[in-house]
Amino acid sequence: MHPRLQILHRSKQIVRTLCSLTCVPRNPTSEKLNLPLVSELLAKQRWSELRTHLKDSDFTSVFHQVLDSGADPVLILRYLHCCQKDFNAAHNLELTFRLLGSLAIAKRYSKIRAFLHGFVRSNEKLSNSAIFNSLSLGSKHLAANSIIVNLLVLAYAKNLKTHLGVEAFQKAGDYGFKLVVFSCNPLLRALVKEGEIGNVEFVYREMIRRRIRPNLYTFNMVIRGLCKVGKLEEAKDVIINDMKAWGISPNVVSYNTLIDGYCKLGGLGKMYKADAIVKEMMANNIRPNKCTYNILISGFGKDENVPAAVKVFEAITKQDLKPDEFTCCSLINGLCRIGELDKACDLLGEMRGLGLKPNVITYNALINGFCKKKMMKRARELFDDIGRQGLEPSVITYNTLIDAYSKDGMMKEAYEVYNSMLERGVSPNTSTFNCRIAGLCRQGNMEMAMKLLHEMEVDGLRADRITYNTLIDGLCKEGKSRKAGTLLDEMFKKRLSPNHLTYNFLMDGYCREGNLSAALNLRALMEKGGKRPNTATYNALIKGYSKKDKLEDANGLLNEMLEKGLVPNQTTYEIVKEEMMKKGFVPDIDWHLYNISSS
DNA sequence: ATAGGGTTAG
Repeated sequence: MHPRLQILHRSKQIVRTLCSLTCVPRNPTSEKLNLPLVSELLAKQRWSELRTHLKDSDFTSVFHQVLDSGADPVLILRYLHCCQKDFNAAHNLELTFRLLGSLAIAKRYSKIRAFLHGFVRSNEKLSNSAIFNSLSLGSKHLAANSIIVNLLVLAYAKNLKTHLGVEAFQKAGDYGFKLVVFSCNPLLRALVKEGEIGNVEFVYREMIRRRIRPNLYTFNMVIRGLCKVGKLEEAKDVIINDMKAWGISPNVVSYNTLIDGYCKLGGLGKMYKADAIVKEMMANNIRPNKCTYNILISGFGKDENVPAAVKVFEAITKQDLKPDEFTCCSLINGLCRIGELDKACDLLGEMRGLGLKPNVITYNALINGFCKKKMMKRARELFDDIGRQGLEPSVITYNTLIDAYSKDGMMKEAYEVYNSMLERGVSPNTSTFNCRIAGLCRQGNMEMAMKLLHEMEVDGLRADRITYNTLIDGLCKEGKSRKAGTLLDEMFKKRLSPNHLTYNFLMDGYCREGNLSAALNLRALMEKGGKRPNTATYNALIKGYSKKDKLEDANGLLNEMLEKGLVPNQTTYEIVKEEMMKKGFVPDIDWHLYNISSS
């Protein structure tokens, strides 16, 4: 038969079948399809005919029967995509996962992957319980189901649905599905990116418990996660103990990550510690690369140790490596921090000679330098240069300017910059609002500052700890510590964990207003929250007690603070002098003991 | 099919 005739013949057949179907008394569950025909139409991918053919049938019943028929799952999937409006994966979960199971058995993994990607993206409300339930009901094929679960975790990770990803990871263990490193690593990556380091540690521990073999990438991501929250000793332990135990050698990335951790959160003498890691890495026969040097330059720059940064810069050239955009940017930033703005500008000019093109980040560092010196005209000129260089200002460029204007009390200018970023289609972020809020707090305009807290949430931005700290401090400085206290409650409700600054701002507010009982309650609360009172906490309390003429109590606090090994700062001495000595009270302190323990 | 470096806000 001629192909054309064949088609015609088949079309007639379809019409006939269609009639017979519609003539049958309607009973969806017992509805029988002309399965051979459906299969053939599927196989020939004649979608529109198939759709016409099945139009009046109960969709779920068709889906069911087609699956049972053993038709090619790829074709079924394609058909489902054709009739998207009838096919709602969420409503036919069990069948959907049976189909995915068939795809897994047929090794059509990329099809499952693509499907699940869209699935987790579009089904906002879908629960993992429902998914795992359907999965285990639909098929008992453990290997196939494991593959699906791996790809589900991967889909969550890729879509940054970290909460659901961790939950699926957990359920996979409960149901006995085997996960592999190829889906765990992307999950770790997403968790590190989102700053959910508690979950990074959880997933890592679980991987080891479930004998999912971590690879070099796994370790490097865990190191990064730990460094991000300042758990530097733990990060180091991963290199020294865990990796060795698994027979995996750390590479230059492992060490660079750790070095960067020390540069950013290493505390006092951090650059010495960073330097020690470099030596350790070299002792293990791993040569530092350009990235290592860039990390160090950035670290020294932030430490305002430009001579050391320059030394590293020179080391790069000596090793026949070329400085790159990162190198120059970090050095420019360092120069800006110590106020060497002309030298920073010179280096910007020299970049072109090195064949390097400055980018927005480089400009941001420079603009920030001028802003911090309140040289707003020069900052504006650089801002205009960005456009002339064919670059676009970033949200950080705008934030830097908004912050500088607000701090200078130039609220009108700050607002104009804010408007211009909106006009240029750059979306404000949480920091943008934090800068604006800080400016208003500084002006004592707490009403407007609180309004912005609301406004940012209307804009879909989440207030973070900095937002709340700024507002709490602002309210306390205006004598509104009770209101500030309600913001602390709000933080807990939003699962934002307060830090030392949060407690200390509020503590200072209560003490200023003479509300010592509130201050003491807060101290108890902060200790309950795992935050030990620090020097600033004691400063607030000592000042509070002194102001109420409870000088003996203040003296007791002073001694308590020293006994705990806390180091008094300039503020402490001023409080002692202004609030205690001026009233004729001489603190009774074992200074000698203190001097020994602090030296 | 995955890891490291540059800029802002309390």
